[in-house]
Amino acid sequence: MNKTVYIITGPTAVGKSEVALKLASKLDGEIINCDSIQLYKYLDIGSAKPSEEEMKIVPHHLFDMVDPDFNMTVATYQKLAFACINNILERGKTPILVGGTGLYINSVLYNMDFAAKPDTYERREELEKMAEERGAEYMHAYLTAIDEDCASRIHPNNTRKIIRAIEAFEAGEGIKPLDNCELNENYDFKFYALTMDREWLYAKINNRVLKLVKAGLVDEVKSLLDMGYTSDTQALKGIGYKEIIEYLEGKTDQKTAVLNIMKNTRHFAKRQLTWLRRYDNLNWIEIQNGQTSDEIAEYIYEDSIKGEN
RNA sequence: GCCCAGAUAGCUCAGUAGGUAGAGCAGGGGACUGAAAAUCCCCGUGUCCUUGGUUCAAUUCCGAGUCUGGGCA
Repeated sequence: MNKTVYIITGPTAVGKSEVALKLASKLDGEIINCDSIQLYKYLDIGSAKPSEEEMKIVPHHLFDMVDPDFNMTVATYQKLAFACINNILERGKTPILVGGTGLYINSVLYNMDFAAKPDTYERREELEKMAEERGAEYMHAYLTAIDEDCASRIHPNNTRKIIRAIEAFEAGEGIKPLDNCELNENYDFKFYALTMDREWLYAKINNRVLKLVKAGLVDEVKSLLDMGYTSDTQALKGIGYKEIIEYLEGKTDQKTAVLNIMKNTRHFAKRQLTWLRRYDNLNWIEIQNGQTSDEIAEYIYEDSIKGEN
């Protein structure tokens, strides 16, 4: 059986979805979402989800999977993604994983083991309370006492990660370094990342934020709040949502909220690029000014089949 | 036209009792095994507006000029 799996990634707003759609048409492929926010229902505009029309062109999977208050994890994503990939391959089609959530991509590309039992949120709350009362240094010292090796890899200020490490230690094995993972050899990956000149990318980001606002982002957030979701809801901590909530709560004006979305999106794109630089098996595609998504898809198609008969 | 206050990093500003300067933001780089659109770390040379003067030494003090605010006419 053919085991080819395409992965199309890159920073937010670079144009992944469009290219993937074109590529899917050429390959008789099906698109699998690899974006942590697009997994959620009702978060359509702010997450820049493909439109209903686009989803009709080729099959789209793992969009609108869970309610906004669902506690999504990489482990859950990994399970969903493997099931989806296998199903597509069994039907003789080509899976195309599309998205910018680096850790999620990693969970498919590499053998990440999530077999250990998940921690409980009660314990997490306890640890968070402990961190608040005793401070970051104490938490790091505590982790050092129980799992020195792991503690040495986490910055003392990164309380969130320290708490996770304590949870993981208590659940069994503790957390292992990412770079220990072996490539997942169940599939033949064609791994591509789109990128472009930083200035253009940032201009594109700013532009897209404006478009999202015009498309009704504020109303989307309002309706989510009307449904009973709050700023504590995990999905609503995503970029574009948290800033609009601040505005709706009167903490900022709309203009500031929009500028904050732009800024946070730029920061995010930068972090995505940093993450992706870790992969030496990644094919970077530097998009040139004026290049169309068709051309890029064509390039990926040609590049990926060359050397094969 | 007159009076007052500014002019220092991409932006907003601090500072130097005269010995060529530093914060926040923006920007750049990095880390990452169950929240990842999360969380965390590191990175600051710039005609200190121009030009005279005083001085061993001026971004700093004094004078003049230019520009920008505010006030008075």
